[in-house]
Amino acid sequence: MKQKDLLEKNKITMWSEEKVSDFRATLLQWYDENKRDLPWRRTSDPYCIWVSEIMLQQTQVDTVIPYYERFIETLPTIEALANASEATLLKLWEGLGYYSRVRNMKVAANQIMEEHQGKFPEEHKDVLTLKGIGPYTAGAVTSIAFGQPQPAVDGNVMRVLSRLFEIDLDISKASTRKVFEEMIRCLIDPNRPGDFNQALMDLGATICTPKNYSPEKSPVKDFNASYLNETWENYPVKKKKTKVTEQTYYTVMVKNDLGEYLYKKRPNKGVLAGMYTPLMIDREDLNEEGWKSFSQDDVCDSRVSQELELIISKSYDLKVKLNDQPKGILSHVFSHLKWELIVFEAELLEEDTRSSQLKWIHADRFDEEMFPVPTQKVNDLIDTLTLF
DNA sequence: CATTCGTGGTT
DNA sequence: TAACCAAGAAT
Repeated sequence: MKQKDLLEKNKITMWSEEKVSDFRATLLQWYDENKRDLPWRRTSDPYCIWVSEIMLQQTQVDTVIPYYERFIETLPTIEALANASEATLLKLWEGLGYYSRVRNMKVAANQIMEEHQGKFPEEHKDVLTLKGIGPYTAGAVTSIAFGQPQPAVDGNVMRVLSRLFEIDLDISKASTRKVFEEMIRCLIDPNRPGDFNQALMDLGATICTPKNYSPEKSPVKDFNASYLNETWENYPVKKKKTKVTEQTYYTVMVKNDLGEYLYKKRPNKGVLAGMYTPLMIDREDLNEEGWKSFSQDDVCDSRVSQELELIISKSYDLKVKLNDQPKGILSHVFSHLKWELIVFEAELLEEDTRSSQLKWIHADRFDEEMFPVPTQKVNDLIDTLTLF
């Protein structure tokens, strides 16, 4: 009823029962013969399925595998996760990105300990209340681990269905997901819901791809309206993203006479929340007239390093001596912004009252610390140049 | 609903 | 190279 309304409203005609049944059989047979052998497909433990689904959010399978193996080995149970320190969790997640994912998992693990006696909840509505679990992940875990006929609509599924049914809705809009969920409720195989959802995702990841798509190679090409009508190049409909904003920072690696480097903890909200970077001074914060319009060739101007020393003195109560020349310029691209880091090395002359946000770390201990990739890049730059 | 959250890979 | 993409959720 509500189901039909949503599909009707968007002028989507669902297949006949017979065709749906035929589709399920064709798709699942292809899946049985071609599915990838992935670590999280060798278990039915909802905890493991959960971990894998969180890691796989906006992240490629090949990237996830080693992280998944190490995470499950280190923290084999929900209880272990609930009792783990944030430092342990962040080190396990280092390099994966979207670090709120692992912080949210710890919150959710505590929810499960307190509200479900440490056992992963089976009710879909209960799963949805867990921190970090949204419509996709709730559907994925309940269908894969518990065999419930719940839709798990991700980017793959939307792309596949867009092409199969010639859907003109913009898949970048949040409201569109609900339409695809109603379609999946009609299509999903009630006997093998987890496999059905994963089959659609595998199809999207390996054959029904965003680029280099050859619809004639699809096991379900006979069901594909956009293939049969030769309109497949039009799908999916997806609005283009606005381009990233660029920010330039003077990045200062301060070294003390013990050979330690200085790092500053970032605010607990925003980009790289609560993580450590070298001192970073926004280029826009340098006052001198005209400097903002300097080209990158001019960053070596000695007036720059002098003003940086002044800013560091005022902001952190540190007296430092900068090199006149930067060690190098690094670039790091995030999903919605881009950092240009002009990296200077500095020597500590005097440290008065130390801010609690500052931390000295020796290069010999870098592998024990959790650093976001931009910090790793700076470390590598300094490390490399120190060898000579 | 639009934006904000990393990072690595491809084209 | 710049743009796009990858098993999304929180705000």
